[in-house]
Amino acid sequence: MDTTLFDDFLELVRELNFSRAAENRKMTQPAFSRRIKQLEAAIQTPLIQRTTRQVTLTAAGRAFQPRAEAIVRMLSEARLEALEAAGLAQRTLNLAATHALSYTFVPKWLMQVGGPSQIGALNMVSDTHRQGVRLLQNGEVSFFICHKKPNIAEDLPEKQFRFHPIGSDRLVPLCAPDESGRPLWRLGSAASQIPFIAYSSASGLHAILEAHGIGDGRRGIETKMNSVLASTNLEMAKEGQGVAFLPLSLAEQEMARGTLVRAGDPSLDVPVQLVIYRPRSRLSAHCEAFWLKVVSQDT
Amino acid sequence: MDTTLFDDFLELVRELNFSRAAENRKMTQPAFSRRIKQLEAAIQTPLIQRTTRQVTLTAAGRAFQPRAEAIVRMLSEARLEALEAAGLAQRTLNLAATHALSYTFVPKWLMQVGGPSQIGALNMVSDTHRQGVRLLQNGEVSFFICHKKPNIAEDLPEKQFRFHPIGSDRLVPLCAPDESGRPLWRLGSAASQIPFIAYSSASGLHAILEAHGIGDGRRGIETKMNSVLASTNLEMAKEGQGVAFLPLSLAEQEMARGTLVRAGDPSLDVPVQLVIYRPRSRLSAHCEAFWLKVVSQDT
DNA sequence: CTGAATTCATGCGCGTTCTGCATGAATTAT
DNA sequence: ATAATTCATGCAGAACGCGCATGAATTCAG
Repeated sequence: MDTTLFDDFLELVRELNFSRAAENRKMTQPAFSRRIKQLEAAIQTPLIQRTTRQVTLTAAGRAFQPRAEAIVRMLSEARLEALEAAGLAQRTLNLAATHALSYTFVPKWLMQVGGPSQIGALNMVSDTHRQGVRLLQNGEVSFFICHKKPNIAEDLPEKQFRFHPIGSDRLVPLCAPDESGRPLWRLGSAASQIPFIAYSSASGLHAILEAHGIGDGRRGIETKMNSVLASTNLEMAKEGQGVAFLPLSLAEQEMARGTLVRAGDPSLDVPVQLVIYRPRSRLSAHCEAFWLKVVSQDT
Repeated sequence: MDTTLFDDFLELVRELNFSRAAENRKMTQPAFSRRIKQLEAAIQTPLIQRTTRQVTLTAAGRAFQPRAEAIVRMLSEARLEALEAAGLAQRTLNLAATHALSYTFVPKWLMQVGGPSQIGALNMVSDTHRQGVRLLQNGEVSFFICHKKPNIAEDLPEKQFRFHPIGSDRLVPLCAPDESGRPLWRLGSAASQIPFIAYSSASGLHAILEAHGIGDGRRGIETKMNSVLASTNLEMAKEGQGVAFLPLSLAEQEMARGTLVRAGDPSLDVPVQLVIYRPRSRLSAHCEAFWLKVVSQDT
């Protein structure tokens, strides 16, 4: 049985669509279809319910999914472990961070934890929240730094991953000022439609704002555009396109400069945690050393 | 990458010999050799030190081994989990026991734990200690029942497996009686060579006796034959071939009948625990229910 | 010191398996 | 009713892996 069958399966679980999954796995759809069949043959039970228009997991598939994720991660870790032992020890720390944090917060924070000299080579990948989750699950990175709203449903199963708070942030409604320095719009004012600059759904901030009741459907608010990149939204807001909820960490310079001003009073702010995730399973010595530094840090 | 490459690797680790490992894996040696190379290519570092006459693990190989074991077990568990969820739930309890225990002790004990009606179908495989360890490691069985001498080095890593005591036994030196009912030989008597019926090295009892100082090299004792099967040794002893250390659980009927008698006083007995091993990782609901019964049992 | 034996690696031919392309079947949307 | 989407199947070419035969290196015996 080919180990990449697990990757195929997990991709299919994400997409619930053979054609798209096949494309993501860089295969033709027939080949992909047969590979899923092959996996099912190996497991000796169907994992997928195929009804032409609706692809769903069977009970067996649902049971199998978390195991498959664990196996994929374990495969990756086993390889890294061996490489490290071989001395080819890429002393590289692989970590993912969401776009919003990788620009400003993460670099600063890494210096606090201990300069790069102590960390060794750093391989940081900046991507969406969704991708970061995936990278961590696949074992392609050892850590993932992102925003987290307390008590929101987790994307990462508690049983396999743990997190540690490393800071806090606020999502602040901001927009460009008019000539007199006052906000172009003001949330809560019963005025006309307010153009809203949102996050697209792959973004973690999207989920957080949704959970906070600040989503598309809100009255008096019209989503004007959305982007995965908080910094793109920041630029749009600066140009007077509308109101955006932006992380304070990202926007505080602009606020100080006066190029962005509050479009609502602080009671509307959304407090969020900044956290770092890791797998519960044992990582390489190098990564564990880093984690020790992280948790001994007082934030 | 083929998952059976892990099985190949682990077999090679056990044998440290390509030819024998290839045979065990039912392949020709060249094919096996290439498969190990393929694995090393996938991991991207050599795992094996080949010096024609001496096969050893590299540092990477040593680091890789426990991971490989975990992966193999997890693969097996993932499949069983899916099957159970599919309702094909072979409500079968897969357990291994050493030959010595599977005849007499295990059946009795299972009835104590709760009759087969409560356990469901039972699939017990009786084999050597070494094989039992392997079956458990590979996830082919969920439990393994064997003898255990307290404080002896474990074959099963504490980190991945736990055990629970389920009884105790003694290894008693026994032989056939002469016409007057007295033992043909007597350990400790400074008489001539005593023929000894030993266990071959695949047996767990072999290791226990070795650890107790009752091995080949002992003065006044000449190993006459050895077998993996305690019951074979029992038969040999009954036929007057020599002295054997036999589990009380196996031999007590013969002792009561007088067909076997002590060849040494009780101070020579070797006390052993009877234990059941299980993986620390979560098993199927069915197996966990069984485990609960096991640990709640007072022995 | 020499020849036999053991053990792992390599070359070659063959069969199996997998992929991509083209196409079919089933369902949904317009 | 027709078009579009989506998964399954038939077929041909390519790639991969196995067994067999053989080679190279080391060990052991006399």
